[in-house]
Amino acid sequence: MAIPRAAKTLRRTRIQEEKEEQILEAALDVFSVSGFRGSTIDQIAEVAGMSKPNLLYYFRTKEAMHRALIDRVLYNWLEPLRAFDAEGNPESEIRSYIRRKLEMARDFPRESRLFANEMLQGAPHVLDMLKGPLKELVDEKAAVIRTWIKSGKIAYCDPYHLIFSIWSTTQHYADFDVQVRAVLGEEHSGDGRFEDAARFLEQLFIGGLRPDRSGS
Amino acid sequence: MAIPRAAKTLRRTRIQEEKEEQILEAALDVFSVSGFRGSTIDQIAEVAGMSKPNLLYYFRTKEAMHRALIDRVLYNWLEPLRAFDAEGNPESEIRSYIRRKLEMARDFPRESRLFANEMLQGAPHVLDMLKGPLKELVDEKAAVIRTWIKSGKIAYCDPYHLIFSIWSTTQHYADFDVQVRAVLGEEHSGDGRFEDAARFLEQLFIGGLRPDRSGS
DNA sequence: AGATAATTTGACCGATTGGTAAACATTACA
DNA sequence: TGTAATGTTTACCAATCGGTCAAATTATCT
Repeated sequence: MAIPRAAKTLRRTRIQEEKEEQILEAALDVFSVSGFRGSTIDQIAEVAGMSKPNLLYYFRTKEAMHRALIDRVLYNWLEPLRAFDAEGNPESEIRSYIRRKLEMARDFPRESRLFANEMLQGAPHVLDMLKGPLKELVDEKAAVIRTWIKSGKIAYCDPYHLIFSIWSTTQHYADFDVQVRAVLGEEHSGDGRFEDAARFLEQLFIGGLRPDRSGS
Repeated sequence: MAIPRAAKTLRRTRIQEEKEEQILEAALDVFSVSGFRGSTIDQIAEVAGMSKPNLLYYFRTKEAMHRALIDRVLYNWLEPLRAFDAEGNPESEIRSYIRRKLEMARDFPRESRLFANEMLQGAPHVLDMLKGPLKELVDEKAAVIRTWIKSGKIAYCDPYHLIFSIWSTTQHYADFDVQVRAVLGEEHSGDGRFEDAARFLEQLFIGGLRPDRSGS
């Protein structure tokens, strides 16, 4: 007789680790494209190469699968912002934050789209995290930016909207990838577009935040 | 006997106009949140306040409803970019383009999310439009921006990524509204945040594109 | 090897899905 | 006002949905 699923977390088998990994990988494929409501367990089972009841042996419900996936993805997703350092000089900090976020958009586009899907639906599964830990982290980094402003290292600006604009411009290359490719055409759709984007965004943000003669 | 639906477009009744309007309004509500796959005809019927077979009297399939909705929304959605004028001076053109796009994010957030959902899913219903009319329009405006660069009115930059960054920063306030509200907190979630965003984005883009001493 | 625990699957369930058929109700127009 | 076209609803369909169950299979450990 199989162990009740509640006890599974006590001792994890090799097979459990592998299969749960395999399932979440497939779930990321599916959820990131169709969102929670639009995805089906059968789709995920097919991508994972296992039967539907087998998925449900490891995750009791579709909700549980989605929650596990979000949990695993979220921590890494905020890593670049956490690395945002008060000690470094503003220009290089902003530059490397843009770089890091662009690298994530390039290397983990499914994670970005999973998150975007969740936002579009009103964040039903992560609203508490947005209002809690995320807000606290952003508040902290906004305070750092404000010290840079007060010491005259960068132009006066709203630090929250600065962070929003770095998020949106970088994630755009993951979430709207299909549009970017269509507009740039086949010839400019290679990985080179990320280097072009990085150059442009660095110029935009460094120039736009230059302390002297900035703003209207 | 009811007229076959193919003939309906020949002469449109008052009731047809009203009901189709009513249905597309409800469809926008539902599709913009859950995407195509995640939305059901029953949901739309409930929002529209009519029975499911009644919806299907006006639109034969869920696909037809979605297509009609996209068609109606797309033209207006590109209006701000179309208004982008080569004659005006760069600073005021960019300024007013940002303004217009932000106003659309504020006044038509569902339209923005409908479009975002479509992009996340790989644009299955609008890919041809992206590669055709949209690309042509963007190519045209990119050429305008390039003349500004060559005449030294704005700094050298990639015009495509400039357009992408205006799209992403402005649409962010519609698509990620729930995140913006959560991070800013209840006190700053009023309509004032759009004015703050406008001020910040104008400063960012005007400063970032200033011709002298720009770039790294 | 044998026993026991862990894993996998086929068959199945009730609910929901997109969509249909036909009866019924309403409107527009002569 | 009559009647034909238009509009609406009830009842229903096959397919798919999330999820269960028991039987069959495989891994683990002594």
